[in-house]
Amino acid sequence: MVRATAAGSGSGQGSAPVPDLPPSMRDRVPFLLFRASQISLATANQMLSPTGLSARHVGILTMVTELGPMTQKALGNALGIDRTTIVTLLDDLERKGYVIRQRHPRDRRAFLIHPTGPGRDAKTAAVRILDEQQRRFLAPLTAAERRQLATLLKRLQAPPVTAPERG
Amino acid sequence: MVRATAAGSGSGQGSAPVPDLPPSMRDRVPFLLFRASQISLATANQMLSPTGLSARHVGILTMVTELGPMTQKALGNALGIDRTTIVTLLDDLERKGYVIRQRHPRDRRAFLIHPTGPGRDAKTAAVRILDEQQRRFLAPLTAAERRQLATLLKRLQAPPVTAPERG
DNA sequence: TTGAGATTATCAGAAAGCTGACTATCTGTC
DNA sequence: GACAGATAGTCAGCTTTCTGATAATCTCAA
Repeated sequence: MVRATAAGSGSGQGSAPVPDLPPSMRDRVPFLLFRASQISLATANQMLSPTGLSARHVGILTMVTELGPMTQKALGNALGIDRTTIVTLLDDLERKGYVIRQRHPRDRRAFLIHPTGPGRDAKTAAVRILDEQQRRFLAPLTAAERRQLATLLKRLQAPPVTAPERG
Repeated sequence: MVRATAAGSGSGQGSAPVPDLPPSMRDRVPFLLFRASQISLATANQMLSPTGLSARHVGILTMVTELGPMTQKALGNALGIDRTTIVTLLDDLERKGYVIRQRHPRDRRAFLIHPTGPGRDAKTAAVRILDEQQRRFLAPLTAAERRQLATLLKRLQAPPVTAPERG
């Protein structure tokens, strides 16, 4: 959890001067992405803390309520979460009564994760919080700029053209 | 009834599984940021692994070589790294002979972190790798779009003036 | 049908990161 | 100068996340 200490305003004042970054870092997109994501995730989890859920829990609930029951592996792939971490997160959600593990009818190795009624309610409440978080986080941008940013980020998600697999 | 498992497994050999997300998540900027940062950081650390350094190590080396010696606290603030994690990272760098902890002449609680000759060399080599990583990562975007993305991300780094701290 | 190899979920142990306490030092007030 | 409170760095212990191994099951070729 990152303290969202404001960066930037450096010079003068006896307060805590946050040192500027060297120009070579200030324009490095991977670094800017990391910092933005770090701040955003920290505030999201902080705002979610009254619900007892993390952003990852909400991601899982959103997937299974909006796309229907799916396996743990599918959840992990979609959300970029390690397979063993999925186990822990689902243990949490099952303990709270928000999801149910049910054997996959066609593959008895796997479980299908089903949302429950309370799970859907919790998801709705949590998404409202995340909507507010997103609104605050994107406050410095105009509506057009937000759409622009989303578009650019989506373009980056696309699978790398330089496939490491066979070409 | 929709077969949700169609997302992950479905067709052909298990090549790159790009599972689809529900629309409500596909347009959520904090989530897109998280995924982009996650992918970028993972590839950066992977590409750096032959050097024995992580992206955070390189961040520290870049700071002290380009901005001059600074304290551990300043490094942590600038890079968004916890103070105790800074200790560990500097232990690594010192063990490799890349930096030296030297008492601050005006504040004997603090250390000034100085880069060494080998440290500067290692930084130069690592930055070349990170440049290549950035190039690959941004490949889907045009030059103009990259500048646009960097600008938007920089705007997000400066949080709105709703500072909870007292001035 | 059978057997080899792949896949799904799980667990134990390792690794990474954070919280809180602690020492040494600084700053400001008397 | 002396004392109270704040600050820089460190360490122990906890939490979170990943690595590697395992059991159960599936797939596919012979």
